[in-house]
Amino acid sequence: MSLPIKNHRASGRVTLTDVARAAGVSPSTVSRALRGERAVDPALIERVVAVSDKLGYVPDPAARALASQRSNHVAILIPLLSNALFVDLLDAAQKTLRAAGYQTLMGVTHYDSGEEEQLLREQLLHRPAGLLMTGLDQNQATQKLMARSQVPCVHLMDLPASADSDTPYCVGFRQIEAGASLTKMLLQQGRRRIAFAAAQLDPRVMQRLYGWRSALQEANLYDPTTEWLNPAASSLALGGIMFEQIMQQRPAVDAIFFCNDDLAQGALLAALRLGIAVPRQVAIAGFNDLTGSDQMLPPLTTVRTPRALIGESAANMLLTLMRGETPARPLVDLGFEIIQRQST
Amino acid sequence: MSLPIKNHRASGRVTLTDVARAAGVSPSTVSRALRGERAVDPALIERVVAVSDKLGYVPDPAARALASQRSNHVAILIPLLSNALFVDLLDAAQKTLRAAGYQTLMGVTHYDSGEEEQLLREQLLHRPAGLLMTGLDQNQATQKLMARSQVPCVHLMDLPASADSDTPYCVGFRQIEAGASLTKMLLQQGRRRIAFAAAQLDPRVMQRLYGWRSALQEANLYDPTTEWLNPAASSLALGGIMFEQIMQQRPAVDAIFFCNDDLAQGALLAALRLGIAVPRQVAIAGFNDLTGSDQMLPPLTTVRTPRALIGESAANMLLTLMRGETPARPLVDLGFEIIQRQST
DNA sequence: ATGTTTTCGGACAGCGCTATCCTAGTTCAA
DNA sequence: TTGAACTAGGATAGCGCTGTCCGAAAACAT
Repeated sequence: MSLPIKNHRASGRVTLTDVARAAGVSPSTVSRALRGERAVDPALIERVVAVSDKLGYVPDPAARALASQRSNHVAILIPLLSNALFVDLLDAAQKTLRAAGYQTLMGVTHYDSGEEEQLLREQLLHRPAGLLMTGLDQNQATQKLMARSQVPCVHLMDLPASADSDTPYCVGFRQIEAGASLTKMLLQQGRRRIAFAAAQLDPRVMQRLYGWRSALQEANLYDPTTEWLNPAASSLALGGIMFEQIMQQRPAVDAIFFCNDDLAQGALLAALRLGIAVPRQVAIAGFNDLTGSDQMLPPLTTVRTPRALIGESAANMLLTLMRGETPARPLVDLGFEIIQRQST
Repeated sequence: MSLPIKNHRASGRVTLTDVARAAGVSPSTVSRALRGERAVDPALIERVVAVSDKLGYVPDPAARALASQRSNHVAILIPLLSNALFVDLLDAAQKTLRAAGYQTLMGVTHYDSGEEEQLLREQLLHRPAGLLMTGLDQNQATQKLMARSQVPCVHLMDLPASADSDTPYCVGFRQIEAGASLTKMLLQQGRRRIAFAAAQLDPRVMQRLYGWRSALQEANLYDPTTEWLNPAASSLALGGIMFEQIMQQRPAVDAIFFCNDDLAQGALLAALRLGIAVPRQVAIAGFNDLTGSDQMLPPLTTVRTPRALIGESAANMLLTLMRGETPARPLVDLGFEIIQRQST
């Protein structure tokens, strides 16, 4: 019954052509006026914008992606959603990118380089305008994919040891320095037998370990038997268990540096349960300054890491790259801050 | 110098046409064979699949979206990324949807219905294949957008009070029952002056409040002055502050029901600091069974909510809807479980 | 006054698919 | 046997944009 009327498209969408017709110009002109591409007569721009606003025109991302070979997606790959650290990163990046008109496509790698590769492959199909990757430890295939795709990329959290000619873009801080720095502070406070306890041994955790090692070696106090490395996922419960183990097997330890606050929080609670005095008998320090650390009993000494700032800065650097510009510096070190509380 | 050779596209992408040519069939046939649309000779399907695998053909999502008016995106709107509850929901949904070949597009509403509307508007531009919304409290404009878009949608966490003819699809549990249930348990344990403390007063928190109220009213023990409602964001620190306030202003209170575990955890830590005996002087209960609650001192009594399961089930229901099928029931009640620990 | 460059708008051909229509071949009932 | 009803493949026309090419007019140089 209903004859298909030419102007009445099935989608009901207002198209660029509709705007062009209504404004009395060609589609090309509308496209250029709206995107600010090439020079267009200011009067025309004004007219086109007015008409497009009146009609409620919104460009179709799929059509745009198909024609230009570039979407308004930005892919972000993070290891886990169960670690607040990465969620903070994601949240900040997402907020910044959205404000600039980009859609965030999240991928969770579960610390599996194969899954990371697969995820990247899938995301690349959407021809993302940019890429945000956690860390610098991508496998060969993933690196090749990134290189071939030509999609601008910024790495989060880690900084390479040395900056050579083709350093990737990175926003983060020096984990190794943070590890060393916290250890030195413990040494300064008179602690001599400082254990290191870690779970979820990702590259960043290992860097902190190296920092701890070097600080102790420098002080001639390094004891390899006080490294407690557990590949399991980090959690409060595990922190408690590790704490109990350490106190049992190395009662002489006078400080423990936990690689993450959740472990340290678990340790503090275990200490409370076991009646072990913190910091009198043993000092406890964590890493990342997660929520709750300041509420602990005693409040937890930790390293505050600028993760929201990292997410935001990385997003901004990516925006710069996506505009085709070159960031001032490829490496941005956002530093860290030792938060001294009563657990040490 | 380099003449554009016909077969050598700029994008370097293997297209459906390439596969068609190599398999000696028309593009239509390849499209149908690969998607299982309509009847295609099994022998042909096999040949097409073989060729497409050999060439490494992967369909272009943008082209697909443009031609079919449907993308492989699923939009999910959650209030916050800073509450582990929603992150768990997101994680589970995302995992399930990805396994089925869908990309998850996340949006964070910050409990702002205007922002929710704006986000939905943006997501709808991508012609998502499905929609996952937290709660049932969308504003008028948002509801209209959803209805007009015709995109299948499943709501998370909440269930409507009554199921009428056009009930939306929902996966969750009855918050009001959970609130009442926990309160009744406290009553059974002999508590008589049970306060309710809440922050971030979203619709679900209010439901728990109503549950608490009705249980106390039923027992003739309802005292409106023991409702402590704080619109600020939920956090451990706030829980501690609220606990201190309550104990100061209503020392006779013998139990506190916190609307969320982070508040309750903060309260437990504050009790430890203040030397208030839990549960002897006052019982403390939380909600959601977040990480750490079992590690507290004493371990926290709480209501375990099946959030990962909700995310997964909702995603599966959405997959059903996106296949054009009708789910067995529009409302899925996944229940809750009271976890009794030593804080009560 | 003439040639040369620049500016800015339009025409047009895709991007890589899907959906619709069409047709030749086949099956089946009467 | 004949025509109707179905089957399975191909041809074709977009989906809604962008990028490239083109040319008229304007600006500039000589």
